[in-house]
Amino acid sequence: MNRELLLLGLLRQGATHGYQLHDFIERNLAFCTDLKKATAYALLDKMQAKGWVSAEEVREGARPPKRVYRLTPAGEAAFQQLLRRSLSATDEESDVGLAFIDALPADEARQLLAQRRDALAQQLAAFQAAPQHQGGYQLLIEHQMYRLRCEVAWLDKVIARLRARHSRRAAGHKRTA
Amino acid sequence: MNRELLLLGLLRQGATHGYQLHDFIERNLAFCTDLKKATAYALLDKMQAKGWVSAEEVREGARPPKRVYRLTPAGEAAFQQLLRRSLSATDEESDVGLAFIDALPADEARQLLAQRRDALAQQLAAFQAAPQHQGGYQLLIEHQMYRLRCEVAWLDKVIARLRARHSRRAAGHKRTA
DNA sequence: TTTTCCATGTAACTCGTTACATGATTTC
DNA sequence: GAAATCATGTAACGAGTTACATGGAAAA
Repeated sequence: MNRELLLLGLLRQGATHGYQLHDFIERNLAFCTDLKKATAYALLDKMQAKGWVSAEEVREGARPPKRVYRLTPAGEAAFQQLLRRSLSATDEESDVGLAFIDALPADEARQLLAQRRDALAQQLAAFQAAPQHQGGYQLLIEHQMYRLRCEVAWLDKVIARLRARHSRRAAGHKRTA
Repeated sequence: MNRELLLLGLLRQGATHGYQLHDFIERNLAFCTDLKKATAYALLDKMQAKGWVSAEEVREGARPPKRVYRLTPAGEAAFQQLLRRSLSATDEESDVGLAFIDALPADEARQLLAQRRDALAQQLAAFQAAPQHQGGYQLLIEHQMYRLRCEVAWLDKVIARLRARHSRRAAGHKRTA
């Protein structure tokens, strides 16, 4: 799902072909995901079958022809939905959504991240309510709790930043009104 | 690999059957892994084929018989190897190893975690050296860097704790000597 | 008596990777 | 002339999940 979000998000910034998409991901996003060539091509095929992207055969000179994909309106709709889901989800893998957060109004982005934040805070509370274990198990749990605390703190920072941006914009509107 | 480590680690604390293993994992370790029944049974089969565990058919009363697995010496060796690899690895999934950290001498555990720590610190340094991106991409990168910093800090705490335990033990030895 | 628990397993499927094949073009 | 880059694709495989089948026992 997040791989699809990623491809849609990249295609949203301009039509390209599979090779370039894979190349970009490998060069710039290797730290958060890895998408092999075969997978990328297969995924683009699948997305075309779903009507999310349209393909156009382009040949330059005598080179092997490229299949240039571009987002369809249905693809944009799918992107929006996947993005919202990604931003509010708590699983590690759905971090890619952050790369496209600017595609949403700051206010909505803030709400979605707040959902994520609250879900994580709830997980943390569940741990705190549960009885202690011993030895290594306890260490594992402490690690998880530590991570949850960090994540909540980070989200709070980002949410505050989005709120500030929102109110700055509101102030700007007031001034220009 | 980590699933195997997990099963080996649990079997190390006493022979049991697949159902119980799956049940324990689902009840107590759902926050860090999920291992479906079918997967657990298949994995135990595979591990038996590798000679890591031996199986014994046990029937109590008229109940369906259980296949009770117990660790073999080869299984213990595999456990040790997987554990060391897990503790020094940086990928998210290899957190299970922490649950079995007590199986190693505190001194060695400390070294392995220090390896992990250094690898993460290096990843962080690579980010800091790289040029800034803009918008959402930068947010994604900042998130990753934040996580890396948290993780390094946590490992430093745990490492310090292990060092303290080690020197306490050394002091104890001196006193008793 | 119907549901839940104990206990194991199989078959079909999805997702993704690996390894390979193809072939032209640019770079060393 | 060899190697890397551009560009796409297929076939085989592996790991894991889903959904199902099978039964007896205990609990509601």
